[in-house]
Amino acid sequence: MEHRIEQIKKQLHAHSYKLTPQREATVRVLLEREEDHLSAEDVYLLVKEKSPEIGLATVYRTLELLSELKVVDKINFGDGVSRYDLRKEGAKHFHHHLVCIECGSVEEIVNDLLEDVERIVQNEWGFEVKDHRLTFHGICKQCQAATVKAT
Amino acid sequence: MEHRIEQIKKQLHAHSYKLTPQREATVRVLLEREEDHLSAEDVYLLVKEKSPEIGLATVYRTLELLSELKVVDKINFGDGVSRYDLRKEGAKHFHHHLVCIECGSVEEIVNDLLEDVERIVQNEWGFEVKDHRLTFHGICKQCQAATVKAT
DNA sequence: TTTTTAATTTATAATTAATATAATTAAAAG
DNA sequence: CTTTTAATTATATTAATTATAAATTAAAAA
Repeated sequence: MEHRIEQIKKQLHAHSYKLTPQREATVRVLLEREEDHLSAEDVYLLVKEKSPEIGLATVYRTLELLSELKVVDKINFGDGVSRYDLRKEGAKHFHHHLVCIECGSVEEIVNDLLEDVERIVQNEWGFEVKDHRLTFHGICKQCQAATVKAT
Repeated sequence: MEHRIEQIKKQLHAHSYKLTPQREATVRVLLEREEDHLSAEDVYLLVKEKSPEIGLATVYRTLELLSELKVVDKINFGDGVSRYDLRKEGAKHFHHHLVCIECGSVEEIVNDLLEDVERIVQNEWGFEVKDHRLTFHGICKQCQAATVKAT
């Protein structure tokens, strides 16, 4: 944890940004809830528990900044809010998501499944891929089991 | 065009919705601008040109409805607005997008490039895929050419 | 360490996208 | 033709996000 904070601090400094206590508190929340997909509001409430003086706008600005630095990725699952997802350490690409249309759960896929597809896009469309967003909508294992039981 | 309107009319009726003049005007705009990725506001302004009495809320409701019927897909490219993209006739899945981070252009890929990936997700994660969203971010052909020229 | 300075935060206010409400209108069914 | 139901309009409202100006502070320089 401390290691990653130190790392992010360096990234900030490299772009002549400061690591303020507010920013650090925000990053800590993101690290603690790495598996989740928090909205700005969610992050704000969690940061507030430990640093009650922080303002919502600061959290928004910090998340935007971290997004710029590619520390987090901003995603949108179709409800009205942006969510912020920490990149895995050293990951070149954004990871994928499985969104269950029954229960709303979000699972992550860290493996890069798109290497072949990106090659095709590159060669056949002449498009230089820098990053991707891939989300599958469907029914998760748990909900499938529940459906079978119910019948 | 008339054929597709007729088809959408049937779909509406099948769910006991009506094809009102406002809805038809909205669908016509979507058909005319099939290649574009219009926001609700965009659609509203275009519909207004021909049917000035229409209200913004009606356009929103219509788009929501069409989205429910899978006539259009609601997408979000990361700017704050939802965009509405007409499904290709009879397409089972949503098509893919190439978003250029230089010029902002959006290209469409109709081919389904994800068959293999979906099979993997199905088998290895036990997730029943119903639909997907795939967007590549990168540099389009035109911008690549422009960069080479500039150097 | 102290000073300096540019970056940052705070505390609003303002925007913008989207949705809800109540009254009115239009359409379909009997 | 009358009744019933669905849809639209014209607001008003909510919710998410961004902008602004004054006050504060982290970090580089003296």
